[in-house]
Amino acid sequence: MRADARRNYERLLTEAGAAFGEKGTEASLEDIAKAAGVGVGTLYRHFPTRQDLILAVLRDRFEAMAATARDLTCDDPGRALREWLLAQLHHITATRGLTAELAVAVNNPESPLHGQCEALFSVSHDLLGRAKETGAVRPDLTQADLATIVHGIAWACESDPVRQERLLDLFLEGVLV
Amino acid sequence: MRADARRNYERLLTEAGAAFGEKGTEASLEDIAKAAGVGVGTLYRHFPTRQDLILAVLRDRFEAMAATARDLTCDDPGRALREWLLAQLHHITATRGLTAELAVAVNNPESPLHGQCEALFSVSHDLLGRAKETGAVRPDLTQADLATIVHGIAWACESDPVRQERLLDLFLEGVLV
DNA sequence: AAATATACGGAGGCTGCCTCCGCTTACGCA
DNA sequence: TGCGTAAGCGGAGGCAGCCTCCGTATATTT
Repeated sequence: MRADARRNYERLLTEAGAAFGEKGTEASLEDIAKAAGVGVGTLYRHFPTRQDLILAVLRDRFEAMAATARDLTCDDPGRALREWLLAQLHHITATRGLTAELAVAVNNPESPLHGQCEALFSVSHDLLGRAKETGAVRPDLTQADLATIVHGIAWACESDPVRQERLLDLFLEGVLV
Repeated sequence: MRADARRNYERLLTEAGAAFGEKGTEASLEDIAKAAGVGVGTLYRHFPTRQDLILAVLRDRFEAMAATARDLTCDDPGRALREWLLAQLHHITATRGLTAELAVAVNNPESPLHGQCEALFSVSHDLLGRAKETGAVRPDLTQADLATIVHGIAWACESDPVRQERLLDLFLEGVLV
């Protein structure tokens, strides 16, 4: 890849991330191109469809999430699981405007991003397995349950991390007495 | 209102409901007008903005929801609450494509639809109050918690009622052992 | 320095949004 | 029954964003 091409690619990715965060996935691609200082043609060559651009932005974010997962150093499996779910909530919120796309990727094996999810799934799987072994969580709980509820909560109070945490805890502890 | 105007209004509402259900809130308004057998001008006169049309469709759905609420006849307050939440899930799912709008209405007091929500809130409030009195649910639970989590779940598995029910039950019973 | 492969960018065709205004029609009144 | 008019109708047209296409510019190679 030529140097100028790489430079434009990076700038487009940065601007797209900002634009999607501000205006959601419907942000004008022409504006993104303009912000990156290139013509629309260049944008479309690098990212033939809006979807491609969204996916490229998300790919970046997955890295960060996976890094967080590796850094989890909590001994108590129950707590570790909670920490991990909370970290996911923060990441999803930081990816504002792309929550819906993320949820699709997580729930739909057809998604081109599903592969990226696998890495995160295996983290969840491990944490969940350990938590089950120690009897910290109910044995019928699945990793898919967790992924879905986390996205649901992130989406339902996108801009309010305090409520997110509260709902997560309600989910973990239960509502019925 | 003239008879023809009323007729067109109704048809537009019907077609809009169908279109939004199929294609989401981004459905083409020109197509909706065509489907209703009127020109776009007529559509825009009745519903000056897309938002107005969406809100009008939702208003209809709220009726149905309120009716369901009135029909709840379960003695055990804990069960009654669960039934009500489940009924809400079904209604929200039936309003496919408008879930996001609904969530906004519920969470944002500024929304023109917020008034419609009040009726439902009072039902929730009553059921929740009774459940708390009998000690069926934790006392710090709020009606807003319920509204938000129900929308989150409905959104996160929009097309899978079975998973919705499962997640609701996980939420009610809790995950930690 | 020349050759060439690669990338750039914006004009242009298309679709959908929304407005505006001349045409049509339902309805009340004689 | 027939007429006048307020109310309603509908689509042409201007605008914005999407995406394609291809002539021009430039990085890289020899």
